[in-house]
Amino acid sequence: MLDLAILGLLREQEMHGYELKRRLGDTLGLLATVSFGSLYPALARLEASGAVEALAPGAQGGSGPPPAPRPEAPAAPIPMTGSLGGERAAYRNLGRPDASSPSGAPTRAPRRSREGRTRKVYAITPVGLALFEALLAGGEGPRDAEDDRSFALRLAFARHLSPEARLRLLERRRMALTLRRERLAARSRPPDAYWAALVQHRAESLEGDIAWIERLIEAERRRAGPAAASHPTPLVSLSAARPRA
Amino acid sequence: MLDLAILGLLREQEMHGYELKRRLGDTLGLLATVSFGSLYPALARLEASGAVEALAPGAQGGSGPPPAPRPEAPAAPIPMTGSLGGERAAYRNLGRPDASSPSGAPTRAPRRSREGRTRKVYAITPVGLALFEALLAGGEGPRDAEDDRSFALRLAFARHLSPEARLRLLERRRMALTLRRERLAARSRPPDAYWAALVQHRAESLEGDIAWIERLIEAERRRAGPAAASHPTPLVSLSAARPRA
DNA sequence: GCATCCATGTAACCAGTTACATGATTTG
DNA sequence: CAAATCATGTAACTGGTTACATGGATGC
Repeated sequence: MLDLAILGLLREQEMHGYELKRRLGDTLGLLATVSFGSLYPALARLEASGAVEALAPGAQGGSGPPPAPRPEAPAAPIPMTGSLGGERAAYRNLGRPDASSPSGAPTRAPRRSREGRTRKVYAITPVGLALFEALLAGGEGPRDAEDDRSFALRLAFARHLSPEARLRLLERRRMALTLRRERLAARSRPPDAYWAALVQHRAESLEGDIAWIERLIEAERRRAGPAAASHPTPLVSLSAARPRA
Repeated sequence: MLDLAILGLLREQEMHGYELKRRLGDTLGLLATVSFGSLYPALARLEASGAVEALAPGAQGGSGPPPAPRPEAPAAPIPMTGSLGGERAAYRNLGRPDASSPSGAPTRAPRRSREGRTRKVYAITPVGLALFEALLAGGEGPRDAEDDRSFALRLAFARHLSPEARLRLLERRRMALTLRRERLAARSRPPDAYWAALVQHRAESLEGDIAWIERLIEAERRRAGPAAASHPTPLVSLSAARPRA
């Protein structure tokens, strides 16, 4: 989950951990409460697995147009000596003087003049890009359809999915929600007014969610092919997502 | 969280773990997915801390009125030898016709005859009742207001709260939600249609949640004291909303 | 030169998960 | 008696949390 979010954000824009956290809570409403204690280890993990790399200071892209993730993983500018700690110390000391232009960034971004602090600016690598795709598409487990946050995160990055995968995601979500509705309906009556209010409100927002999902599915079908939307599509891909009894 | 739910259910009705899980998913919509792997350890923990006790077979209350938790927590019927595995084997062998009879009535043993398996029927103790109250009222941490499940669980058991604590719970929840709304509004515009749809839908259901909470608060105030509900009470007036004011 | 924000990180913990192991009881 | 279901439990792991430690940069 967190990995997916990190990769998704880094995919758009290279940045350092601190800002990553800000964006996580800010642009993404979910994961609003993610803490440094989980973010930094996650980044370290991703870096260790090669999905992400720490950039040399000065090579930063700034807040310009979508940077179109680089086709190649630029080799680390620091020669690999085998001593990781030493390497990190080395590149930490880089980037003293004001390097490149701010390119007219009115954003709240850290000033260019003294931007070279001790921060580590991360960028996604091709490996990370592949991992991102895999994580994004790979939520096929029964749990992923059930988990609201997992779905929301995937939808937020849905533009990176193929139309089929996108539709599959929505369909699977709808199935999970309708199943939840059934279970809600089959429930014995609540013991008091508070409980009842809770159950009823949950039922109502569930209806809202389902209606919303169905609008999305409809829109998606129209987009995919107007012919496909006219009749109840068989959707071969959906058969894979059938409820495992 | 799980402890609170267990105690809340056991408070109404003594039952064994397996059924507890069923109820957790069934009557309580939240915690629907709780697994045995967390339920049984939780029960064991609660039993070890004296919040819950395993009943002697035949002493079961059935589906009658609230069972009025028994005053004493009986000691473990199996002598502690230091060999855990041995103990476990020992009490697993109980319930057989020729089992070595421990002194006094075995409090935990499989039931015989019709519905009797090897189940352990649990009941809440006075200690557990106190723990329940504490857990229910004690969600004062900033995180508890933020967490949806925590709030929902507390509301489900809200009838066991004092009117003041109940109102406080609702107010705190409203504060958390309005704060969430503010953050949502201050967010930069989403990069594509999917993300936008997600954010908008979240905003809408958030509005619904807030409106709902405010209806609950209003109802609660009316219940507490009609005089307090007539004018727009300031936030401070949680105490002013009490019946007498 | 000291407080404060920015920034990274570690350690201990916590609440839950899946997968597995075991056994009792019922039923075909 | 074999299979299914009921029932309890353990072990290893996951994905986060809080609290803490460190240190550079900035502002007053």
